[in-house]
Amino acid sequence: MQSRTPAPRATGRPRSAAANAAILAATRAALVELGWSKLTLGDVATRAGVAKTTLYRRWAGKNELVVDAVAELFDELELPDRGTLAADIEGVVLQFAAILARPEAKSGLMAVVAESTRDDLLRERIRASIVERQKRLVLEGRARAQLRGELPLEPDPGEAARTVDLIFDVVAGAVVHRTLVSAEPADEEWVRGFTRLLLLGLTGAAS
Amino acid sequence: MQSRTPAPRATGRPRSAAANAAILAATRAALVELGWSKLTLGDVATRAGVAKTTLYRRWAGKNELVVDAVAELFDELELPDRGTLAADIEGVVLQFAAILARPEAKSGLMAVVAESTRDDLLRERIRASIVERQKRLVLEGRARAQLRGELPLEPDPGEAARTVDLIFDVVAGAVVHRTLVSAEPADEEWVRGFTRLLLLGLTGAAS
Amino acid sequence: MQSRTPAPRATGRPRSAAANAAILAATRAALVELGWSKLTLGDVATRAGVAKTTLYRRWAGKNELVVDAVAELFDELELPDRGTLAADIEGVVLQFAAILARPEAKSGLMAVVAESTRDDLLRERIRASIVERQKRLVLEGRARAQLRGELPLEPDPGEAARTVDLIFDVVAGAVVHRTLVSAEPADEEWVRGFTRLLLLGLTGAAS
Amino acid sequence: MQSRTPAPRATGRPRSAAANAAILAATRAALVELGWSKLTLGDVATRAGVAKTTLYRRWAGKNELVVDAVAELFDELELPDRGTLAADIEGVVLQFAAILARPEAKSGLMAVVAESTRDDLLRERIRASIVERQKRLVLEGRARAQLRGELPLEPDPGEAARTVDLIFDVVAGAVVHRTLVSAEPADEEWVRGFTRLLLLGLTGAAS
DNA sequence: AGTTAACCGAGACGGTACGTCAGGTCTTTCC
DNA sequence: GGAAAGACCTGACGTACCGTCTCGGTTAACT
Repeated sequence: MQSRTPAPRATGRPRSAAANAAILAATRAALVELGWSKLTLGDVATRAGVAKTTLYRRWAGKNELVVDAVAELFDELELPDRGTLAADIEGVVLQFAAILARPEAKSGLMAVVAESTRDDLLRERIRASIVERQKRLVLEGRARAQLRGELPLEPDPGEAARTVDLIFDVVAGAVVHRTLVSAEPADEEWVRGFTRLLLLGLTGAAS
Repeated sequence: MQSRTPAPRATGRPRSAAANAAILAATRAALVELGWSKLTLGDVATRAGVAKTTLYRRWAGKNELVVDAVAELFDELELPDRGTLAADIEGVVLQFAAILARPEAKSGLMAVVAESTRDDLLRERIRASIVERQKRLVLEGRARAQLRGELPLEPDPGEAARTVDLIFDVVAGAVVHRTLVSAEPADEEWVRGFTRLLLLGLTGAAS
Repeated sequence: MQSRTPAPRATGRPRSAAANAAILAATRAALVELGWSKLTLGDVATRAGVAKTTLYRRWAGKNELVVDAVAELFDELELPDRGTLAADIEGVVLQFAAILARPEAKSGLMAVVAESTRDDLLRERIRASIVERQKRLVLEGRARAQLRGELPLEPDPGEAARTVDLIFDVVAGAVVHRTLVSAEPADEEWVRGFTRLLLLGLTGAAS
Repeated sequence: MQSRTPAPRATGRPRSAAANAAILAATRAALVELGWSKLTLGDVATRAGVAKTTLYRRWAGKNELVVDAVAELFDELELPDRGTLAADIEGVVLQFAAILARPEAKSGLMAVVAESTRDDLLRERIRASIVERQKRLVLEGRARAQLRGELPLEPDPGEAARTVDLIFDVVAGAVVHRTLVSAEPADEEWVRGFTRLLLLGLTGAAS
């Protein structure tokens, strides 16, 4: 997950494994307290009980570090079988909203996305470690709904991929916009309304 | 639109009106060339042919300045009558996508949203000068569709307002996410697919 | 005493006479509170109840203003007849020391002298309004001592002038150095010792 | 000689020794070219090939820096045995006058003295590194004169110290006043006249 | 009694320097 | 050879004053 992974050496003192986790945790703690723009690498190093040099040896800069620190947050998303597609969607959207409500996610995620508009490597890093990584949820949910007969099978694989992408953008985008731009909570009522809209859009039949 | 608007005086040298426009234009130019994080107020001042102090006399900081500079971009959104609701939506979404594709919008918008997660005044400023300001498009489109009979009248005003907010979050969120996070172009094909989903979700009937 | 005295006009509003005094008094007050380096012309203008422009219309800058403000302090030096040359010297030296002990003199005098090392006009202004102006004390004291027969008449006028200059430099220099550089008080005991030295140097006979 | 001397550490990169000398030399060069009031720490840093932060790490500000830079100038004063007290005095006074004629001394010395009237630490720094440091010359000269029998032994040590202080104030004060305030050269003729006055004052007998 | 020219206050303006802070790099000693 | 420590260079920060300017408005002397 680090940005700088030189060929493993046989000689010299090995890198402390504990340091990596400490640095990422310290980064999240600093995001909570200070937000992205006031977070400094020197401060993160101090919190992690590590020298600044160690930090630079493992990450190229603030952006890469924050992407890794934030990406871990989304790995806790799960999609247990809640019986119906509507319940599955509502469940995962609420989970996603809960993560986005946490200050370390809020503050960090949008900032690195902003930075990524001018940095191709950073954009790719975000796509790989956040976006593509979480599309599994859409795939899993769709497969399960198809098994239940709630969604038809899509014979064209290209069209299927496009639909996954569209759904992902709609879901993630709506929640992010609601939470961060409109600055209103994505609470149960809102999630119900959104799910109804989405489901209707997907199936053409009222939930 | 400035952040610092003391009670208008009768005395003293009046503020240069030309300076405001020059500064906002310079800000957008700097966003294009440098992006948000490398944009410096000193550089903006130089580009605008203005002293740094003049800039600080009118805006509290980088964030407020960028909000004003970016907000102007969205004022060019229009909603001409394209005959059907589907066409109206496709048209405005494409327009919105076109603006978001411009580097000064990309780079600036997400950054100030990120900052706004830790700054209530900034969040309010964004809401007032961007979000609420552009909800006019949703209102106008809905009214027109109702006249055409494409959408039913909504008797409950609270529910109507909630629907407007939901639609705005879904539309804006999806386009932003597609463009900036997924980093794929919101081209005609994608917009068609998205509009179909949205319209179906709103009406329950295929477009 | 102002630095800018344009040719007097016949028409137009005349300059406020009260303003000059108010400005010089405000300058001294600011010197007491802030010292030379933290004194700002804007602050002096405010204290004097005057616009900054008014101040710049009359003085070229901080240095010229301070010279004028400080010069007035030394005009209160007097040389009453105390009966003997020794008493006259002791008296005036104590008076001089008392003025130099005041913070507005301390802080301002050395600063303008320092500035005058790089500004010929300023040096000339200091000479004219402070140095030459106070040499009257030496001249008066010598004349009185010669009348009393305590000092011989000096037939050579060039030599007489050189002696006046020398005495002035020795007296003023010693008191200034004692007060400001050595930072010890020029109290009665010190003044007695200094006067003994000076008088012996002038006459070759113990006082 | 620096103002900030934290307890020496064992760890971390040590401070560059070369930088100190380069900074003080650059300070003197800037004093010559610009004078005290136009000297900026940024410029000094540039001249010394050093970052501004390095400079601030070692000195508290402009005043402390200039005191150190100027103090070094006076260390070149010497008192070789010239045979008689009169010759010794003339020699050292001429040397002192020569240093004071140099622009870096002129411009800097008076300015820091002026500042010291409002800053106790700065005054103490000046006393320690300039005044007390150079009193050695008076002590040495007196001791030598007493050996030669030109001056009587002073049995009372308190009185002896007072006399040293007085002589120092008279000599330094007179030369400084002649050079900077009266703005006349302290040339050989003036020094002869001054020495005659001083010697006569000390011994009561013509030189 | 009007005219008129210079004054006055207020405060914005283009600048320059300030002293601080963060980003990254380099140099030292220790492990 | 990694790691902690901290000095280093770079460059931007936001502030304070500088001295100038542009306003609206005032004031006294000269018509």
